[in-house]
Amino acid sequence: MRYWLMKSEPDTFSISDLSDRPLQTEHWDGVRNYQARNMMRDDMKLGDQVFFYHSNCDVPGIVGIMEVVKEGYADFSAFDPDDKHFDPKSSPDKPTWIMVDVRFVRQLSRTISLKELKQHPALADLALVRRGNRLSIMPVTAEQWAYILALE
DNA sequence: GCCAACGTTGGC
DNA sequence: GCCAACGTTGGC
Repeated sequence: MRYWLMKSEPDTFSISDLSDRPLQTEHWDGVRNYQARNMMRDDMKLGDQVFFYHSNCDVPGIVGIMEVVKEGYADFSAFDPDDKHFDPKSSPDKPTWIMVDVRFVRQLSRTISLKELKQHPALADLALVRRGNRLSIMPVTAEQWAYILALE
């Protein structure tokens, strides 16, 4: 089993939005970055555990845990001309963009902020704290996962 | 295939 | 709202 971190702006889609969904499940649509796409397409498997990260907000940080419940499939938001993430180059026959479904597991008892994560030498290799990293989906090692959860 | 211009992300 | 750091686009 692998571990991941996925970012979302809470104004757009927050951890509470996820837990309010039917079956507490949602498809992670709208990712339009090839590196992130490739991870969802090739590497994310059923049962993988994922940190939910709130970005672009008062206190950016990890707020909860979710689980992959459906592996990569066509991101249909790319087919809808009215969708913000419409991409005319993507078609149902040959989808350019891929998404997975995730299910709410639990909220953390507190937000583990980006600021705090940056202070731990053990997490220096975490993609999130590397300078200039803008990937919205990134791998987390088992060691990093356990270390971060122990901070809770 | 280079690279400047442009758009986006996201912390601060 | 600013702006650094990227990724993408498109002219050449």
